[in-house]
Amino acid sequence: MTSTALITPADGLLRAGVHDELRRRFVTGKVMPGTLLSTRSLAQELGVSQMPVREAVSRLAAEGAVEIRSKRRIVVPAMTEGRFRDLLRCRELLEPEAAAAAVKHIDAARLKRLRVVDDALGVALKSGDVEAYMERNFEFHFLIYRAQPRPTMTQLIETLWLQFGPYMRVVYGRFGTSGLVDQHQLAIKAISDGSATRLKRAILADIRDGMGLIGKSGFAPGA
Amino acid sequence: MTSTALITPADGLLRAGVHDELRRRFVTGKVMPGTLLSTRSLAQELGVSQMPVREAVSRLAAEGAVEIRSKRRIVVPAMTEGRFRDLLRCRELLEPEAAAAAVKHIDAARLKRLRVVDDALGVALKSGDVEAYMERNFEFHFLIYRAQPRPTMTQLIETLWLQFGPYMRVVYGRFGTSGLVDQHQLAIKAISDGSATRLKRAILADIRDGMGLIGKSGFAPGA
DNA sequence: CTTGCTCATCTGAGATCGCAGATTCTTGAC
DNA sequence: GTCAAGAATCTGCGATCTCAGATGAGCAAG
Repeated sequence: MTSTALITPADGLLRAGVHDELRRRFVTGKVMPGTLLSTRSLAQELGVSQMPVREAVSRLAAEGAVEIRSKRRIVVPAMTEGRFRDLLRCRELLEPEAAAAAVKHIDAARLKRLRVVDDALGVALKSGDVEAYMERNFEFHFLIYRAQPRPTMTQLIETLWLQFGPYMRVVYGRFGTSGLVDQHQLAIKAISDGSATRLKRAILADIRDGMGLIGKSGFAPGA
Repeated sequence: MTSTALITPADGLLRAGVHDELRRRFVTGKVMPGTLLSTRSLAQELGVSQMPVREAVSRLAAEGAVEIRSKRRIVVPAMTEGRFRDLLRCRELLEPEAAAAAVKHIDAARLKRLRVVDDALGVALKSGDVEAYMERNFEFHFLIYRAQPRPTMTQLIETLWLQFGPYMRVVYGRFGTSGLVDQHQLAIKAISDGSATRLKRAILADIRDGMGLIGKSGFAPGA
């Protein structure tokens, strides 16, 4: 937001920090389909030069989060029904599996964090704070997925969320979050019981539930 | 190989051409784990400046195909047993599904191309030409996966092959291709019959078959 | 008022430059 | 002969510069 924002030079790689920041904006719905991005203004906004932004945006393009149309145009693509189904199918395949694989690696500390996040998520749901809801929801899911020691599947899933985020924001913005049900209680229960099978079911239900109201919202035709 | 090699400026994007070329080298086993890459020498070899190479390599790093260790070191990571299982599980999840979804979109022309590729693959198998085998195998699988109109799942799968390629080359180099069986006939049969179920089984069998001999080869411990 | 064309401007892509850090080779001491 | 310290070199990363091309505003013709 502020022009003097520091990009996290956490590991010394500026471009990684830029990509993290942009990814955060995408999965939490801070950008919406149709948004135009510019490396120059992004660079200025983040307080870095064009170069790290370029590499980060280039990676986002590779991940399908943005589209580079001709020259002069970096745009967050609109969701189509086909792409939506494609992404959804991938989520349904990967996320339950990742969650199941993670169960045995979730210790008490992480489980406690899950409860905390889920509480905050419930608050955001009631107050109708879309961005907070999306942020917590992301946090919740990836607290689970990232518990498994192998990062490959988690990275694939992140790619999917990166593409869903902007569209989800539109949907939530249109319908509000009041219609959403917090499906995470079942997941937490399954984790605390150590039941991979029930966690799979819970995650799958959560995905389908969150996606359920989307079908009716229609899809952006153009742009 | 030649110093005057032209990178395909197919769509005008140099970096895309570089990434395509590097990806080709990875999935066909032209690079092996432990290989050191250098943006400068790559740039010179491909006849472009460092810049497109940097972006392509950066993307490869994001895809897990290379690791950037500290500075001065871009290395093709060694395969570990954990990563292997992680990748394999992803392949088993995604590829049969992608193939099943592709069945109805494979027309006669593509089926014919599949047969041609499979013939060439058989020749490479008999002659023990590892690189040709890997090239044809890649071509065969992605002729199927790319037939489905939705590219997301295919892109995820490409990421996986990108990481497997270098290691597979080591394995084939150690064991030769003589132990391999051409499992693709079943797949072709299933496709020509329009049976998604049997194609799924065939692809899954193909994955597990190709991976079967790998467990015994052990994994590189270091670097 | 509408429509089509031209030009100024903005943007992304590639090339080049400079810096910091790591690797490696050399050299000198023991 | 061995080993370690230092210097030279190589490398990736970030900044800056330039160019081609696309966009959109402005203007003129109908």
